[in-house]
Amino acid sequence: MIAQRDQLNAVGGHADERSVAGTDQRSIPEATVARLAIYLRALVGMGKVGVATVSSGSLATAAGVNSAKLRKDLSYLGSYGIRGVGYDVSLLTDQIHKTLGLHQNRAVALIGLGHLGRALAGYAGFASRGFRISAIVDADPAIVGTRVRGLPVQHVDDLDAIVRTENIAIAVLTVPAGVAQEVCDRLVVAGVTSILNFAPTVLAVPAHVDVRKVDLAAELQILSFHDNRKSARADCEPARSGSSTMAVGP
Amino acid sequence: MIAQRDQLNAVGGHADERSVAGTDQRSIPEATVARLAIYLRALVGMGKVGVATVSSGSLATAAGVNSAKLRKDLSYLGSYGIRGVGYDVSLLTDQIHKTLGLHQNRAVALIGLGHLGRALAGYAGFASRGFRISAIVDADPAIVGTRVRGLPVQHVDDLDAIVRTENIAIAVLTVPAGVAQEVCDRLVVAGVTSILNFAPTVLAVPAHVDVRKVDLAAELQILSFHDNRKSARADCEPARSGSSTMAVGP
DNA sequence: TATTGTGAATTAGTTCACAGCT
DNA sequence: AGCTGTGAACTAATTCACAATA
Repeated sequence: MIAQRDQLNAVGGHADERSVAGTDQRSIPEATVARLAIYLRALVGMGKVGVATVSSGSLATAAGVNSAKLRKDLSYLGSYGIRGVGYDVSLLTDQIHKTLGLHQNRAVALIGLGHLGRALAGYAGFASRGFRISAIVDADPAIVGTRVRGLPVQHVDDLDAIVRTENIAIAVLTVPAGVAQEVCDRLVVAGVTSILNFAPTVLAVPAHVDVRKVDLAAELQILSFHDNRKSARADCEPARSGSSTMAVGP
Repeated sequence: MIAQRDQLNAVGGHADERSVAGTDQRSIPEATVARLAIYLRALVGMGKVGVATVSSGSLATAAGVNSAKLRKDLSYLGSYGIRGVGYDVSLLTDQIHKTLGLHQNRAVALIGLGHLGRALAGYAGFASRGFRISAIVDADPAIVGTRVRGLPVQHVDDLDAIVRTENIAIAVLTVPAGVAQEVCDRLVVAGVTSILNFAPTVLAVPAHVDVRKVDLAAELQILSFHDNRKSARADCEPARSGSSTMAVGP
């Protein structure tokens, strides 16, 4: 039974939460946080289409999880559903938005303007999802000074000043693996505490810095493992007939 | 204590493993599979630099995990270490390589030649990591027929034939969200059972198809959540001094 | 002696199943 | 009647800590 796998992120640190005044955020499990982003996308889509209310069942289907998990996840935010009815799409959207801290419209710096960097620079989803590219940085003198999407490409040597003046919250790293650690160190010194790393390297960072990694090769290898297992399995079984059922939750 | 988080994937199905003749692969936990790819990268790097033997401690540091986890992970592959000494780099590399099914040099199809698709087409890591781009597909008549990296861009309408003749094992989807499900359906009909989805949509697939998703916006939103929590925390605490310790494992 | 391999203990995450509302 | 919210049960993953051993 090899179904669509949900890709959640196991926990790292974050054990020591405290209820903090203002936005109430006591210990939302890491796995739940990762799914909130998915729920948010589904909700925004529904809102655009004019759906006003949604049940845990249909939102769960849209998000590719089962409804018990969805309800448990939402329960960490508080009690925003109406029994017998469902969830108000716009209210729930706002709550998740707030919980993820997206009201802040965080400034993002894009470091490294290779093919991937350019692709990300052109990604329309930044603005619509609560982020704003505020700086683009590279080391190549040939492109420093040119403009990409209205922003001047700045030199990596000026990183410190850029981070401070633009108040960069998140850095997206698309530099070659060989220089990733060095650039990361500069970012950390400049005060960046959240990094999304596309370089195929493990970054060493101080404990207060958060790194997430996107790793194409690793994803393919994980698929390869399961593919391999599937074909090994197929060798011992009668040929599969065409009876395939759509399954999102188990 | 907000440290570098490891990004492992929680399990979906795959509960019903069976020991299969040949490559021995009984029930490796999902979280472990995801890390094997990281260990492999670290090992390959060490091999290139001429390291012959490595202890669980140093490999763990290189991979950004703690050594107990690393040893437990490797123990699922079998017993390839030497007590008091460590692991033979080349032997362990081969074992992980085999476990991940990378000896097969799987054929990958790239579907969608936007900015991201082009960036991925140019990614050198495919070949060196056990994959080979065998087909590039798009729907835009203006680019169908042109060549990218030596490969002709083919039309999405021919997907069925392409998948069969090239024996495509894995499809990498970088098409617009609006058409992702439709293209996915065609892939499934053509017989693809592993999909790496970069489109910001949840794909519905039959149970035997494996989908992994890479989601830029979600990653940023998760970082945003923690960033938000950090700043809320900082409001109630004395300013942090400069004493930052590098922490990879706890 | 140094390091692996692993049962046992712990912690996190998921699912069940039903009480409690609307 | 229908759907949420959630304790309780279960399953997966991590960490501990130490016996085994080259």
